[in-house]
Amino acid sequence: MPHGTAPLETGEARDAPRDDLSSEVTPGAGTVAASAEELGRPATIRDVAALARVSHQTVHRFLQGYEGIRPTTRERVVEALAALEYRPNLTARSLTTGRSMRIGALTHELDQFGPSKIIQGAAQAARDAGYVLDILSLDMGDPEEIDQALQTVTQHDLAGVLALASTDHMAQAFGAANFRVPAFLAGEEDEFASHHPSQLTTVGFPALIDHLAELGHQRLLHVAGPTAWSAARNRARAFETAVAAHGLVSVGVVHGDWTARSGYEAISALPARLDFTAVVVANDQMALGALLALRERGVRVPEDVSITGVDDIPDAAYFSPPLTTLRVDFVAQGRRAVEHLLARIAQREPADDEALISRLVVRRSTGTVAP
Amino acid sequence: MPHGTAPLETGEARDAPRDDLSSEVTPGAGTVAASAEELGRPATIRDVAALARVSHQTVHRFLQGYEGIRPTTRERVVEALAALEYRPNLTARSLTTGRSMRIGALTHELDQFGPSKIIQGAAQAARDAGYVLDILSLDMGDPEEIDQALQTVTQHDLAGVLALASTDHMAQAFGAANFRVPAFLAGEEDEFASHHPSQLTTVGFPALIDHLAELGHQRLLHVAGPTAWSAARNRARAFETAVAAHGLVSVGVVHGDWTARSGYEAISALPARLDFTAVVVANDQMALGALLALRERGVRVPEDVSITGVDDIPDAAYFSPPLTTLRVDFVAQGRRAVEHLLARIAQREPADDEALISRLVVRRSTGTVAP
DNA sequence: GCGCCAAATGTGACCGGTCACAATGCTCTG
DNA sequence: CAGAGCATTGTGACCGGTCACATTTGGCGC
Repeated sequence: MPHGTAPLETGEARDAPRDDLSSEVTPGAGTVAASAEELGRPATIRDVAALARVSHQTVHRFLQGYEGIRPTTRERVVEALAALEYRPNLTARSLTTGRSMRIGALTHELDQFGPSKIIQGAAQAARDAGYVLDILSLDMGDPEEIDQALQTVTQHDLAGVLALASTDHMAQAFGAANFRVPAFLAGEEDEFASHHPSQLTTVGFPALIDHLAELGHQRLLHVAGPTAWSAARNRARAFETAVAAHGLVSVGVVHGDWTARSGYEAISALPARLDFTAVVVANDQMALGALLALRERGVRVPEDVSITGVDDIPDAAYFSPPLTTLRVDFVAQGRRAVEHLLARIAQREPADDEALISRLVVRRSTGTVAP
Repeated sequence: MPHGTAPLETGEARDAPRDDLSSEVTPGAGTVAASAEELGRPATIRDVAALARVSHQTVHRFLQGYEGIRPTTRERVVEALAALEYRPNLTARSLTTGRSMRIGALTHELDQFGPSKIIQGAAQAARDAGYVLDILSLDMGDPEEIDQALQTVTQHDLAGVLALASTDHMAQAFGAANFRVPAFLAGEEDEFASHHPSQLTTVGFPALIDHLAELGHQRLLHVAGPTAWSAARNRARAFETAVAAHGLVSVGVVHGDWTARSGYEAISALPARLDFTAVVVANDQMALGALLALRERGVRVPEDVSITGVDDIPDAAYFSPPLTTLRVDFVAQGRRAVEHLLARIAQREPADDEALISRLVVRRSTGTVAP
């Protein structure tokens, strides 16, 4: 208790000298705590008010950044706040305002690279804005669980709700729910429905197909993600479009479920005679499986067949061979989702989206077509 | 408004017939809402009480599962709850009890497989217990950010705090913080300090080294994780111990940072002449990098050198060649952490830990030593 | 020195559960 | 049938901010 208490004690002596005697009769009672330890519990604005000899409302005003407080008063409040180590109680604040500093995040497949990166970006952006992310990890497929999770959400009065990683299941459950608070569906949206093609579609895939065309490839296979994911549909469409634009040939589209296993199986299931020279896989993990399947078939990459991924997961640079792929900025996606949600919460227009760059990363899994 | 309102209206007529006239004079005032729509806002326990013609306390008791409520009373409450679609307001509850149904989770490196899986398990266990996980993703290394995050945590009065993924930085920040609520440090603890060896140490590594010994390997290299991670230290120690127990030789320990890149660089940096026949890598991603580095040196796996990982990430089965590794159940780790924390919150002993199985998964990256 | 007005500050209720305590009602004994 | 005694239900305050409104204070012109 250094300088902080000094002005108080002199102040007390000045303002209320008549009470000094009676306060000596009942030493503790009526005494205001002058330090956090003395209080033994978190300080409230009333504790602070008592110490600063102002009303709780004045303390409140100070905390709200209200300017019209006399400098002398302000000083006492500042000192009291510091002396009592005041921390606002967000729960109490939420109760009256009906809003909290928490954002609910519905997610699933958290172990997937994309979703976990999106969460990372979202958590970061939320924290920067003073919010916390409440994670609700769902097992899509169990409708009861979804229902239960949505109930939980409504009880926790959140500032807003975010759905990360967008499958149709999620979109559907999300659309059906009435959150009573702002909500935002993140991840790659369905470009077909929204007419908002991403850079991945407008820049990434064209660059990728361009790259393959320059290497002499003409017949391409696409290994797509599960159709329930809008991201998978976007990528498949982007592939088809880019191929058509270059006058190349798509020999077909086979579907996986994003896992390396499914990529492996997709390639293994192909007939013995391959009628393509390059495989465009919708994500890096499936590409990994495809690499192994090709190797086991005795197909050399890139000498016989070139292969490409999407995402550019950190491991992709160390596949055998290192994978040519399209980089996707998932962290930015998560961040952007939170920004949109915050804008909706504040009822303002969202800041202009930073363009989600999608860059072609050329490595050794692509090469010229054997003559 | 089907059968739900009927008993009420007859009841009103019976109990308070004298009020009927006056209530016709002021139609709306004093009328109790009989349905959620009529209310226009979330129903409170007092709304329910009014509709059920009981005190708010009786409703409260019912919600708490109190048995001593007369069946007739109980029935009215049940109906009122349903008619008004009552949802408890957890914020208000938190304010009085000082506890919430939310668990703070401090984490970092969310993009790593282990941490993200642990989060997944924790989120799942939390939800099953009716809790929500508040994620605070930290960038260790920025002490100010850690400090700020801890402040955030204390303002959000949480039921407990969990630290997931344990580096020394995290453990230190965690230990220094005064959360005023139960806290639990999850992930692999420092076995050296705690004397609680995990199955990974007692079963996993011995089995792994056993496997290599049977294949004829005698000289082993260890690629460890960053020393700031207790998991890395545990694994390195487990390696040394198991090697010594088998009378094999450890030719050295090199350190990476869990990434494939670091595994690649660790192997690339070795002198031209390799004096080992097997590499035990502390996680699968570094093993991936090591695989590529060996291939580029012209070393065949497993013919010339065997290689093993730890974690058994889904991709490991599709490396070239598929990786022999130790499976680690991260989801269970996260779940267990939450269970321990919940036990601490409830001030009871934690349920017996389900043993975290650690199983050797033999694939094609290990083979007999060339004669 | 007075009065007026805006600036500065204070008062009390409220958000929606929860708690401690009070007040009924009912059953059963003598 | 009184009254003890438990079972059932009700009352009012409280948690810690926030809000609407009331009150006091200071500065200024006359």
